[in-house]
Amino acid sequence: MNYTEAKDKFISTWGALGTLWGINKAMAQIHALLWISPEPLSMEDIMEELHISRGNTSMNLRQLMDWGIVFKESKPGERKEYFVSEKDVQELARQVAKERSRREIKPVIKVLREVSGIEGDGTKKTEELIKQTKALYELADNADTMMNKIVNQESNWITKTLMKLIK
Amino acid sequence: MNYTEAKDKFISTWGALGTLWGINKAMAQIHALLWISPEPLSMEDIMEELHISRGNTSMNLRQLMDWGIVFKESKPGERKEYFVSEKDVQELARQVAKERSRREIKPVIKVLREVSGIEGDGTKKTEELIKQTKALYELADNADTMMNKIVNQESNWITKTLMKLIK
DNA sequence: TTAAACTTTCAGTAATTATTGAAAGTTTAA
DNA sequence: TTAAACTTTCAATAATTACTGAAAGTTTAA
Repeated sequence: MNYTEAKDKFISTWGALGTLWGINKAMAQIHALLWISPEPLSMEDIMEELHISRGNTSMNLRQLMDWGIVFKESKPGERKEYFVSEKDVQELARQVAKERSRREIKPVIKVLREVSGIEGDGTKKTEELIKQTKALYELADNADTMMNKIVNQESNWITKTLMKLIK
Repeated sequence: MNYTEAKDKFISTWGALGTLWGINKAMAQIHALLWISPEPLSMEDIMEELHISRGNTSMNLRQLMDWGIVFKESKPGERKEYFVSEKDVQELARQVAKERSRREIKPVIKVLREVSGIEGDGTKKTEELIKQTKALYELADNADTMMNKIVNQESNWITKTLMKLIK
């Protein structure tokens, strides 16, 4: 496998993984491209490499920036804007964990707390609803707390922790 | 909030979360419904409660069974089949982790190993590709190993581990 | 066996989500 | 200011994904 084959394989695999996890293909592929690029890339560069339109590129770059894993960069004397990805894998993991927690997990935890907190009325179905949503609430809340730990620790905490667990 | 409101809120929230994580709404909602149901439900019951078609119900029940989190149950003397969900939250988490690892993470790890294993040719871009995909490979491989740990431990391992980490 | 009771499959259709491309908007050099 | 160089927005459209419903398939009781 030569450079081009490896690059294409990585980009398309990353895109497919994204899709599986609810992230759109273009967004994941732009990230993949920037992740392995030693130089900042312009919108033109990205459009050309991935064969996607200007609008699509622009919208997905914005999303990646909203996620905090891609940044704008300007080269002195040039009008064009360039983009670079976060290059540290730990920081990438932290940022993704943090954003998914904030956008998706926290709101669900809130609902689970509300639902599991309703008053029992003595019926079996209400008891079951309370019991089962409470169990889910506790699981989600624990997982989320762990994520926040990860987010707020020094950068190689993940690896250290994983190592501890694996041993 | 009364029983019906709480139930509906839980089911629709669970469906929305599923969608966000690449799981279709009907599948997530059927799971939610079974999760809080004290009794096994028939296909009719599910169709009626969620207002979905027979075909849709059948296909998504199959998927839930493939994931190992919903089971068929027959009542003696009845022709109809009933369905129950795994009720233990630890077992649910284990099963979901196991399946996502097998279906999605493992294949990606394989590609990352292949891509990061290509031979360097002295160019900067090849060096960067190797370096960055190797970092991702290590992260994914660690995370997956942890998942497998979870899958193969006694049922309350997750909670214990999380507790250790949180303290 | 037969046929009733049930489940699965799948072609067609609907709903959702992603993408395009051109117009509108913004920035900057002169 | 102006206009060139660039980016963003968004209505239209394409692509993907989910859903329906009826036909085909399966199981079981008699």
